[in-house]
Amino acid sequence: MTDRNYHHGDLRRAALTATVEALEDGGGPAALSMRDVARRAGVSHAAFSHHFGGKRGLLAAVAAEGYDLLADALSAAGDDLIEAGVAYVRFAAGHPAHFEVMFSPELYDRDVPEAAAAGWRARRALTEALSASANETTELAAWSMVHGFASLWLSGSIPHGPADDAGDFARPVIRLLAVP
Amino acid sequence: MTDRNYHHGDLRRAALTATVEALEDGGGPAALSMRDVARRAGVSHAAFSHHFGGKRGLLAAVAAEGYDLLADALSAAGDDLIEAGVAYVRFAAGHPAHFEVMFSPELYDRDVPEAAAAGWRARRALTEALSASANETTELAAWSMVHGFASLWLSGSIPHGPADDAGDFARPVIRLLAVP
DNA sequence: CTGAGATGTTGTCAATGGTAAGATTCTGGC
DNA sequence: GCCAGAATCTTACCATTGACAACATCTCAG
Repeated sequence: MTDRNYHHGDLRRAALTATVEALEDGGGPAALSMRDVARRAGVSHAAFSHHFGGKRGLLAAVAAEGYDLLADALSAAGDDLIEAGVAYVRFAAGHPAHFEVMFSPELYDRDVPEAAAAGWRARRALTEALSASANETTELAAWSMVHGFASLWLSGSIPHGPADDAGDFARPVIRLLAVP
Repeated sequence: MTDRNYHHGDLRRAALTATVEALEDGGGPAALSMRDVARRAGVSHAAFSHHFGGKRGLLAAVAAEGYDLLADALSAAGDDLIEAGVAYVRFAAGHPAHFEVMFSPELYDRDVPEAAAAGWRARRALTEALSASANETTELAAWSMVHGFASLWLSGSIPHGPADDAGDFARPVIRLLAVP
């Protein structure tokens, strides 16, 4: 194991995993403690500063990872408008911590190259998935619809059981989008 | 002035105002400091515990106020689906701090009677505004659409200048909703 | 083998949220 | 008018946090 080494070996990955874990069972970014994350990862409280340059840097890395995951999910969904929307909602429901951090710009510096590049990738994947409807307004409408559903779902505003699939709930809703 | 009194007179109101002010120019709920809010309101940091029972209580009061404001805005917009949506977006853009707190359930206890009641009022106003389209799925679609637009607008994902009116930007988008 | 750089740790500091104990003001009954 | 009790606010203290600096350990090119 890597335990015996002074050097962790893959602290960056361990940090991201621990951060997401802490965010998900700890009550959101407001309650996130770097020292708690460090304990989860089994390192000292100051270890992250070196890799991420502070809390904001750590969250920027989480956001970047989230954008990458979202881009992958959208690409995998193909170019069907409905199913891309379903994939968007599923991503949010499956990665609530990433999703929340991604769209909380006050939590990290958006011009961190890593995060900015990943954000671009995701944005491009979204545009391509909606390429059938060339109209920009339509794209914004579709994005608003799925993003809103995802937000409401995550905030508990849409009643649902723990085993319910957000994507299935969202599909009939997304269908109410008037695509030209 | 009220400065000379030991008792503030209307600390509750002053606290809410100061909290919203701090949230809006301070960088979101994660960075909110009760001591900073107390300084803005000109009282000691422990004064709030008495009225709100801690940070969560303070944020619950902000959420309750937000729900009330939203309910008023929706009621004033009448029962036109489009204009109600525009009002929803305008509320979010005009009260970003309230909006963010309202839909961040991890920040406060939702069963605080004050907040729960106000939430109910807002929810009812929303349903009534959409009463023309009795369908529940349609209501959810409309809500998702405007909520998503508002979230994206606030997070800076929709490019806009500081003077741009979110409602006007949203109207053509909301029109793409297929109402029966 | 060696020293320079990368990786982690320990120690310290100011700031924060919570709580307890005390000070001040308000209120209602006489 | 007056005073006891309640409401309101302050001061004092504590554990925890994020940032930073100084130090320890490891890695690797030459």
